[in-house]
Amino acid sequence: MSLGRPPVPASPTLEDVARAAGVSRATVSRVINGIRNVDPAIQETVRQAIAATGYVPNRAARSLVTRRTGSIALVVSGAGEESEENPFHSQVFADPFFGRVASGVVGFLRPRGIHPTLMFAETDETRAQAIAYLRQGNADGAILVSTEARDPLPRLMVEASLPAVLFARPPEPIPISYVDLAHRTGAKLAADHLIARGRRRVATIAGPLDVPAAQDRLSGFRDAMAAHGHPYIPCAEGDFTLASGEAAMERLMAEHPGIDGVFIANDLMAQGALPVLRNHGRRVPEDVAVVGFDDSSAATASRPLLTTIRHPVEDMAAEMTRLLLAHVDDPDRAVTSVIFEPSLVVRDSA
Amino acid sequence: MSLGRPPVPASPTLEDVARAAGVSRATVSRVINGIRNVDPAIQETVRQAIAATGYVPNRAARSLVTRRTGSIALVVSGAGEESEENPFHSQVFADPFFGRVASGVVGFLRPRGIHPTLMFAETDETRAQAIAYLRQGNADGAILVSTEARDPLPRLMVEASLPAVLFARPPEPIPISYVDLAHRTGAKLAADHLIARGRRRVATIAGPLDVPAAQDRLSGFRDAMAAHGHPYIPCAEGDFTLASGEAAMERLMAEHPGIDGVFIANDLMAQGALPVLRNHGRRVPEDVAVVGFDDSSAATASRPLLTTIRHPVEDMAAEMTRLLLAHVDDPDRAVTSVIFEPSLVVRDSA
DNA sequence: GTGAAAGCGCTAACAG
DNA sequence: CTGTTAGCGCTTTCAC
Repeated sequence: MSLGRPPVPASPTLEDVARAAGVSRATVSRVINGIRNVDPAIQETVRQAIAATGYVPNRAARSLVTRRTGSIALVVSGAGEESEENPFHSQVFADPFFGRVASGVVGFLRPRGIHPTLMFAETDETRAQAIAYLRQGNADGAILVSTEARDPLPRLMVEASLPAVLFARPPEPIPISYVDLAHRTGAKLAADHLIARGRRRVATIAGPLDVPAAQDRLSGFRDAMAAHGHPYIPCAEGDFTLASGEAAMERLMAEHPGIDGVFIANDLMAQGALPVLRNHGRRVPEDVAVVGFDDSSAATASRPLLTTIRHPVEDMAAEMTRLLLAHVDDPDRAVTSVIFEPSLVVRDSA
Repeated sequence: MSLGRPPVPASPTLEDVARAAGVSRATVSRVINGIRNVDPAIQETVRQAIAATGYVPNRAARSLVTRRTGSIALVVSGAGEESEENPFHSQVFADPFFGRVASGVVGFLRPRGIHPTLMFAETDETRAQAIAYLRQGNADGAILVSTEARDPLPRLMVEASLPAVLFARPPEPIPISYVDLAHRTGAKLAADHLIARGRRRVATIAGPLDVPAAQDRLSGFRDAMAAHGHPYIPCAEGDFTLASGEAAMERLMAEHPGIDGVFIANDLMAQGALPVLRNHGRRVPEDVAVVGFDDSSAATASRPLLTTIRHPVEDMAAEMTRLLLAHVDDPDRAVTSVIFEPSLVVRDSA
């Protein structure tokens, strides 16, 4: 970090306000921090002095004594390789999921006057950097969103005893709070809907099967279909990207041209799959009914509009943030998990 | 006997390292900050002591004395209304543009060990909050990305003499550094390509015409087509969203069914327009050639793949970041603008 | 209910 | 080349 001169002219300090108000620094501090036991009249004087001087508290000074930064990190982390020409972070935002998480976090944080620090950690090196960053006191804790199941960062956070909350249950149990969706319930909703629409030759496009959520959506769907008397459900695996949905649907068309319904494990893959059905002369929903998952922006960007399973990502992200703040507030707080319920959103594709 | 929480090992300070290394705090500080004039042998001793103690510098303390935070804000700002149920930030990431900016900023910042703070400012209140946040010393400066032309934040930043860099030239000149694209050049590239493909009945879908970039793309396209002997170019206006591209293409089809080429001012609108052409029985590119703009993820998510004008957003965002750091380093640095050149990317749609 | 004073951990003169 | 010293601006006992 290069050191230069201060970027802005010195701003007023507590001392200046105290002088203007004719009180001590301590009193001004009390007023600012909303501590009782300050005479209302003096409070008013102080407030005016603050307004008159244009005082804003210096966060570094405050943080130095309170040992709290009042800010948190939003860490998007993976477990793969990162290449120079195709850095991890460039792809992350292609999936609407991360935008929704960011939105939920910001929505919760902003009314509280706090703003998240955005970090990406994909390699051992960047993970170490992220941990060091938190240990330096740049943020009080982290919201963790993994792109892959085997992400080592959650465990590292726990080992460093840094407050953190996860999106989605980790594949192996570790003592960390998380929020998740009842994926199996969502998959059942999709199955029930396809059956209700009279579909009997149904297939599915699954997400990457090392991801618990993808497993749950697949097994939940198969179990529900089995309960409806359809024990065999053809499946093509994708990786949650649009292109993989396209490819998976091509395979399904080649191997099972007679299908009349598909459950696709996320909307982005469904968005890729719809044009493929069209190219094969299938009308949606008349010939093939399609149910997606997530109710992301891809669902309304698709034509026809996607019938899908709502995944309240923004609400879940807000809840994560609430949990994190609680953990920061009380480091001894017991870890908890909060499971959200999905719902069916009927549009045009099924 | 009270059962407190398990003893949290207070993290080591400079003092601890100094003691372990048998030197003074100042020397350790010098080693950490890479200041010359330290005996190599002592440097080595200090490094070992740092490793042994697991020392990490406390940023608040450093920031308090240097008056620098070593971090910057990435502010996405608009000028419209914000409603409870449909907050600004939830829509922002639906456009691949912001993800690309974030990616470029992070790509530049991360090797330098710094992470951006993410902020959204859409209302007067949130703008004031953003300014206050910077004035508090939470960040040394800001990367500003506006969603609308009349965004008041750039001027506020200048008035508060906070270092800032803009994406795109402001509609009215203010003394602030920015990066931008030669939009007219890009539009000309599109026009030349459509002409080279033999198209003679060409229309365009423009972006919102209060945005300078949208104006430039439209006027640049019209001027280039005029130079090719086509002075009249029908135009439908959109607002850079997928849905608006869809609607604009419907209007074009209704009013000018005979067109054989379209220039669409961004890829997202083009992605919306392509299915409309199909629904009207037009093959792309055989019947109607389509050229988009931006070369965003929407270009490769479209079918057929979009021929488009490359907008090097990530590089531009990296350059913004470089400029911002330079301004932070030297507050007296003269404002500059950097204009990037677009290029034609030929794929399947034209 | 209010003020005085002691640092939080670090950097930056200034001596030596 | 290295150590000493003086704060940065704030919160927080502890007296009054």
